[in-house]
Amino acid sequence: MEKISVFWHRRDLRLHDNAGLYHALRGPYPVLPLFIFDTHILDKLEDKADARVEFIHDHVSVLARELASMGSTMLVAHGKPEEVWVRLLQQYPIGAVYTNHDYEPYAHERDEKVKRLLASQGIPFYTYKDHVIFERQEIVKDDGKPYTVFTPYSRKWRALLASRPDSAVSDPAASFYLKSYPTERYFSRLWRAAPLPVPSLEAMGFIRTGVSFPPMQVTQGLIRQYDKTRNFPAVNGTSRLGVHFRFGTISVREKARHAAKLNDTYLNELIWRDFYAMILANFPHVATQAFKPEYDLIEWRNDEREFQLWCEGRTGYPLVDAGMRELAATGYMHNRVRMVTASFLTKHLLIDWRWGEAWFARKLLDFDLASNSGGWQWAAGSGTDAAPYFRVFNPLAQQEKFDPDLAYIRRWIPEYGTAAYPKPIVEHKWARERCLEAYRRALQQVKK
DNA sequence: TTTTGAGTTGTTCGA
DNA sequence: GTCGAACAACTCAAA
Repeated sequence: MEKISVFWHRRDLRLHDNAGLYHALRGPYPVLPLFIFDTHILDKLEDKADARVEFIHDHVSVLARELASMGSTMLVAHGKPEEVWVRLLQQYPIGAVYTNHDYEPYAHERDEKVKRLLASQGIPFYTYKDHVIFERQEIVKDDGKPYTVFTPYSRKWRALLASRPDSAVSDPAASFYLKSYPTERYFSRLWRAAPLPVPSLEAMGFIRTGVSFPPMQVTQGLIRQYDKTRNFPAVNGTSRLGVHFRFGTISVREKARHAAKLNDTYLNELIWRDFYAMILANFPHVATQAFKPEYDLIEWRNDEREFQLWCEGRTGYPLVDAGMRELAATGYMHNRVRMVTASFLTKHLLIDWRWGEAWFARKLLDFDLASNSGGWQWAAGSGTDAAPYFRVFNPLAQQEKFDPDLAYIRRWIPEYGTAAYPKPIVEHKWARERCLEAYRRALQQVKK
């Protein structure tokens, strides 16, 4: 029987410009694409109506249809990856396995297991960079250690992008590192077979949510204006591509090419994405502990009632509440408001950033472990590149700056301005002082 | 090794 | 209303 290669899709739910798929197609055997609905992950989700699962299911179905239209098929499994692989090895004459790097701690462990299993049968496991522009070992300080401050990291990132190892021309938009992988040239190398069924959401224990997903396409005009409009939550000024980056339905190389041409501030956001992925890969403890350990000495108040009010958008601070309601209703929150709500929870309420991080992880469509823990630790002051701890966002000042005509607030808080809208649960100035004291207490302990 | 400049996105106060 | 300085002190990166 002729051998086949398996290409394992994970955070790269697309056929075009896919590094691992490209290499699989150029390899020695016909290629069978695979996706596994991983019960290690799915069983932990608290809501059976989870838009992320629905998003994945929709896009896996799209891939399966695209492949069927080319006379090929996709294998969609549901189970524990290590067990699925044991079964696949019995069912198919697998000669090689290809996939793209996945940097989260769980993913790393999972891949190590699969790699060992395959190696025990003499099957090579080839993996590629696809999810980021530069991986953790590519941008390091002169002493070889990883950066922990963004700005010097970003300088080196840009320098490497412009370095063109294949020629002397230096044009970031045309960088060697941003070239696409022309998979479509090799689609004839897909394994020819009748389509296999894709398990239904319901069969896996999930139901549809009715949430609508942001489009994959974003206008050039929006990216061009990004630096001017991105801070105003009432304006449609951000790309909303987070969920597509998360699941790889778009190519980060393609978007970085656009950004390099159209808007430097937008490119910077993509560098932040690489930065936090690099931080998580180099310092996996940031998923559960403060990057700077002394910040784990802060005595969080962790008042459950106040946490509940924050989750529900009933703190009495309109910008905070509007953000939390937007999150609950749509699975999305504007970035400016993410910072304000996170600062409010950690600093005004003195609630552990991990509580807020977990809530965002549960609700955000575009949830990404690296960026979420990075962002929360930035807000709490415990992360890389942390702001000075006396930098406490004033939720009213932020509102006046970024939603001056209250358009965003009225959109999400219909009762704003009536007696039905709650009074603030804490007074700003007083809470600010309480926060500064709590932080000072914790940080002074270390010095002694 | 030592030194120097800098550090995403802020707030408050007083002139 | 606008502007600059203070907020505290530390750690990082690079010369």
